[in-house]
Amino acid sequence: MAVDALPKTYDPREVEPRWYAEWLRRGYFHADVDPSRVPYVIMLPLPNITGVLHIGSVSTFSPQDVLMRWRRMQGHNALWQPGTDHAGIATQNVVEREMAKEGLTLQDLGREKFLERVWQWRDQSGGTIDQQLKRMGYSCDWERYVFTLDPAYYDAVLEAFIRLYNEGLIYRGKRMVNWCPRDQSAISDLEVEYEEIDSSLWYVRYPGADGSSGIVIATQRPETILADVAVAVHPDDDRYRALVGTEVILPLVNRRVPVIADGRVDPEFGTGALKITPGHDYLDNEIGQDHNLPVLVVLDEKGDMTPDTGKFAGLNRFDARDKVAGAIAALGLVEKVIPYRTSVGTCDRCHAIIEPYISDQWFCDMTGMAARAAEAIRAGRVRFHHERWARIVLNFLDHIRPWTLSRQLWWGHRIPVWQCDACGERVAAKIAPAVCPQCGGTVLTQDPDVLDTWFSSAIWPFATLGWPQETPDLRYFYPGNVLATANEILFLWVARMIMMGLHFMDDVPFTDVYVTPTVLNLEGQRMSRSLGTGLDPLEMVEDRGYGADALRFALISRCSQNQQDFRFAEKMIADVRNFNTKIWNAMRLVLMHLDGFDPETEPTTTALGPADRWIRSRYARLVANVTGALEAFELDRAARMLYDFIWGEYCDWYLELAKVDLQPEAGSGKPPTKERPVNGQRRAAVRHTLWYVLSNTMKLLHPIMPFITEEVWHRLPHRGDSIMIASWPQPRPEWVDAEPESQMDSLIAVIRGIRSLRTDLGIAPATMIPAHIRAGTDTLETLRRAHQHIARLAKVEAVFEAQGMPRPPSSVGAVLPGAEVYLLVRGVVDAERERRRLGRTVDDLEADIERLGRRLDSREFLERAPAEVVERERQRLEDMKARRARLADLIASLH
RNA sequence: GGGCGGUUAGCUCAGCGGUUAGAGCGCAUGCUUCACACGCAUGAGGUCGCAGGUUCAAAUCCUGCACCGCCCACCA
Repeated sequence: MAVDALPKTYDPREVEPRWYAEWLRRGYFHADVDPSRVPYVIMLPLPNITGVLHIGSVSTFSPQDVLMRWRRMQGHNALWQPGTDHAGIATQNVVEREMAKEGLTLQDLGREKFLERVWQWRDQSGGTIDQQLKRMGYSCDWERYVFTLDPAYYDAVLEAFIRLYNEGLIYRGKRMVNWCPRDQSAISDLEVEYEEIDSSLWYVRYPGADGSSGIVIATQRPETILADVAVAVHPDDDRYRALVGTEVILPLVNRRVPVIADGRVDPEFGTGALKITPGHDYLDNEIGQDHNLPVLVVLDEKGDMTPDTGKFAGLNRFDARDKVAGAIAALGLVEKVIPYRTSVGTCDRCHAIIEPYISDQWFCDMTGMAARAAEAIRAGRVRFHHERWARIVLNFLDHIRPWTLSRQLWWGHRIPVWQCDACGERVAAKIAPAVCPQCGGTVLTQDPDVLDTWFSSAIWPFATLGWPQETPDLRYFYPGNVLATANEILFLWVARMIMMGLHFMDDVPFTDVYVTPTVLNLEGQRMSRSLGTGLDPLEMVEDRGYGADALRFALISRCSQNQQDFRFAEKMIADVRNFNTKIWNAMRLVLMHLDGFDPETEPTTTALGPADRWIRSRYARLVANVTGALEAFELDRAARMLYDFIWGEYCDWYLELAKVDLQPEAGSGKPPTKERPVNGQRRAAVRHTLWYVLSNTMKLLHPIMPFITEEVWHRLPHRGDSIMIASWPQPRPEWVDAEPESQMDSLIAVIRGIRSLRTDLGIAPATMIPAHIRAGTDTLETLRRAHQHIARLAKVEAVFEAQGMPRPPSSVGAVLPGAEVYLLVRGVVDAERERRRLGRTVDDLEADIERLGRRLDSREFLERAPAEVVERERQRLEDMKARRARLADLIASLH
């Protein structure tokens, strides 16, 4: 397509899906075992099948794709393992809700029919997130896609369970667990989210059994008074010392319970007297056990009052709270009720308030595995980025508690334990044992529960590679390299993968954990679909037309490791869209000058001008800096450096200067033609530089913005098939050159100085005016050679002169650091106005000279500061004084 | 109660011991300049949360405080 025919704006909606399909078709995402190459492995944090892409996923997945694409270009055998999680509770809830619309319950369908229905649901609606991941450009190896209920994966989960069971680490027990009355299942400690709510604190009097006034307790949960078995006070609490050992009477039930002493009671809280309800509270349960108290239960698995609670039977816990409190108040035993703000545990899936509930569950003892994982982290075998997260994970591991593994659900990996109907013996096995090994009984029943979804996720890094089989994949790709995630699943998932990896594979599953900050909206709220505070990524990418590249870049440029969250808004994506348009138009300009260009021809070094040498030097630094930033997991820095280089250096300056170099005659304003060529070698050098820097900058940018870089790269002359598999730019230390950099600094300063003067004087931007430019010998020579560039960029026709002469007649000037510029104005110079303008510069200068002078007068500074710092400051002071003197001359010449 | 992070221009963020504290957006002014108005040019805008300390030198290091946010913990 002719360059002129290319549109002025870039359309990501056309480009992005086209390239993704092409990459897929060419199999670029697939990784096979290849001992000749070094593997690089990232496990995609597996989305739920119920999931849809949200901004949080984009902000954690995008950095992973950056790392994958970068390492792939560096020649690593890069594997990004994708898949989805069956998401036990979440999925079962979705399908149950759907069934409820048809008036169906779990019991109506039965286990088998229900599971069929979930699979049906998965086939229809599961998987939408996969399409969304593809739309974002993620280079996952889709050929290796794993679902946690795939037969092979299912088998691995059972294998892990059975091994831990046989090692004695998994056990069954009746104890208090976090119970979700809505889901009617146990959940683990980590699945409880604490929320602040407004509640009340009831002060209730328990009369003494001997007719005395008894004791007043404070409680948030009057309904559990029916299950109280004691009142506890602190042993050193003088107020109650006499009551310990006596009995008090529970209101309503009129049961006599003892007053006991226990050090765990806080005398400062409430009345200092704690009612003990071992059936419905963790601390009470502990205290009850230690004092051999009975356990009474008044709430059932649905959170309703049990049948033996008389007139309260069947009430839900919240209604019961009011009714019980009311009934006690009617007896005159409620001393007072005060408003009370408290935190309650809620279910992270359905947000129902959790009940401490006693039931039979399966647990896993994590102490040994946690100690081993902690040791690995302390030894630096797993590094966290930012390292502060290591301490947080270590704190979790150092205080690890048993993991409640069983869930009273149907959707998930069913616990592979069989119990003999005859003798009660339990056997762990993948398939039903024919006979009981204990008594020979032939009727064995499988445990009805399924495993915590996170149990299956914990073995993801090796179960996806064929474990427990010793597959070539497993040998080659394990351990992996990086795990990138939001901080919210560090314990739920990351820590557990480290523990399981060490346990089953005898090695950590990855060496680096990259923790991405949380995305907030501008009000500082967590972005959430349910709260309506979110930003829908697909809407941004497709409907608003910003494209996946823009969203990726916008998020990556803000994922600094310094902070644990950052605020984000649509405008920030639009800004990157503008950057894309800038890149696109830079490409259009370059292409206009690349007719018949052969990228194989190396330019003659001597033909390179200062601008070419400058941009090559800047580019060489960029390669080193971007590569270094990626190595240090400073992706945000890499993004910002690329933005600044492309827009601020390559486009703003190099392209403008190159236009001049590619013109046949200064100021002719026409592109070069065959009839009017520029110097052949110069032209070749400039064209090569234009092409080389743009082409390779696209490579550096490709990991962050894969689509536009591929599109641009393809339109430029090149040899390769795709930028995706092009090699990462080679470092060019020999191009780093301070000389052209300093020359360009002078040139830019002069051009800016002239432009600023022009604006001050209100000279129309297009008007060409005469000017005098003065500088020291070297700088003057540089500027003189750039006279055509200055003419075009500053719109002046300049004469170049040595410094020191008086102000040219009828001119207005400025003294810049290192150069002076004078514009010749028609008519009379407004001396007063000029004095004021120059005076402002002098004032600023005076202040600096004053401050610097004081510093250089200080003996301590001269004696203690490093010599080069002192020397540099001296030089600065001299330069400023010289500049002040020139300004004074200039002002003096005005009259 | 313990821990972590933040507080720099109107907004979002860089800078984390040494020139005059930067960027993008927003704002003002001027430009339909032959890559780009999703643009170009010029400019205004900051006592770097507060109080101490260390240092020749502090936005940057230390201590304390104040807000904002997150995590952990069995205070009824």
